[in-house]
Amino acid sequence: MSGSDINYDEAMVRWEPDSRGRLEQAALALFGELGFEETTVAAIAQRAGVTERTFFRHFADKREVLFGGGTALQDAIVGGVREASPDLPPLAAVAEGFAAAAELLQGRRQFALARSEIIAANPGLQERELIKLASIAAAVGETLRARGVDEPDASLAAQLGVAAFHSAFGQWVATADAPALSELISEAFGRVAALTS
Amino acid sequence: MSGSDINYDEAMVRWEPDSRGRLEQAALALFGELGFEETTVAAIAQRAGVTERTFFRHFADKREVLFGGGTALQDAIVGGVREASPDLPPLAAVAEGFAAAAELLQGRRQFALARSEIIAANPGLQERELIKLASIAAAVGETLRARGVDEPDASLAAQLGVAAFHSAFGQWVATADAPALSELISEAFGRVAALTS
DNA sequence: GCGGTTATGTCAGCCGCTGACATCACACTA
DNA sequence: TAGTGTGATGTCAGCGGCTGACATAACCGC
Repeated sequence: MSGSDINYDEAMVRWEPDSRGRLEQAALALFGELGFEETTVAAIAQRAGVTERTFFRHFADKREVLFGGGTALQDAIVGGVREASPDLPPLAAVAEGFAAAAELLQGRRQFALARSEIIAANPGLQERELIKLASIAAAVGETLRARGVDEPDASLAAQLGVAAFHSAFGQWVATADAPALSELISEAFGRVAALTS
Repeated sequence: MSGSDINYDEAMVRWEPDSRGRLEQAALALFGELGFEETTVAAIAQRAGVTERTFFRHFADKREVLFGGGTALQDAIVGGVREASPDLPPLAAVAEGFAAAAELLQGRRQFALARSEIIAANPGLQERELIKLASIAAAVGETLRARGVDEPDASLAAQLGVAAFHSAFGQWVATADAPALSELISEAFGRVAALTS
């Protein structure tokens, strides 16, 4: 139908589309320029061309704008653990889960680096990062329990996995010519095993 | 000397002593009665007989009133690790550190329980708890490095220790007739070892 | 006594965050 | 074509956490 070629002149639409995306962009830019603390939500909103109130409709709080895609990683890890071969011992299943997640991050080292620098510069953001890791550990523990692992072994294995992952991830973003993340992860699990022998 | 029996009438002193202690008490009580979110700093200050401003002179933020004694625990752990026999492998040294800390908590299970219930009921407080654990892990890692343990093993061993401690602590507060904390801790370290075999 | 120190009070104000209500393009239906 | 939602946004008032700046007065050492 010819109805689809209506001229959507700017004057016709009430608001620019994708205000959420614009808010994310504006926030990232301002955090980089001024720092997290020094950036007010009002300033983010203004740069995005919306109201402060609209910011809080899209993000639960100021920090959340940096942690929007956090669930995808957790889902990947949990999925990997769930689908690990049922006869694997707990920690091996956990290792498989994190290996699965590694592929999801592999191409995005540059982005991960920028983000982790902003986070490293602000204690409040580190808290949020830790919450995310704790949430991953809880979800992995839950998944292990569903595989028949009893407490407290399920939670402990999950925490060991998170520790290994965190260590590997830290190395990965810190070194420019780092090996593949999955390789670093499997190495970290190896080191955990070696530490307890 | 007779100078010590001066009558310190209330009217003589400008302020009641130990305002920090009164603030802690008032906060604990109000958090228990109303919950953390519903308790305002103004209310805490009023019950303690001081100004809101004074609260923030003693505690960096509202949550900190629950985490005041956190450094003592960390110091005990770090001290225990530092003074462990130098020829012990990393994880064994860490285990000794946490065993040292156990004694510090042993008599305070009731208090620890009340505190952990308040924390469990509020996400913001859980963040702070995680920060505390992360800070302990960082300090333990540092201590291991001073003992000659290289990265990333130092950080990994520290994280493993924190995971074991956290697991043991959780069991300890959760069960009324729990064994001694030190016993649970050594058991948790044993489970960590078993998981990696 | 005297001056510095220390703990507190007082006040103004920013900023994160929320609830309540108004607005108006758009989509859907009769 | 008119009427009727619906959903994303704006507007406004306000609370509560938190801070800086300055004043006050007991205490401590000299």
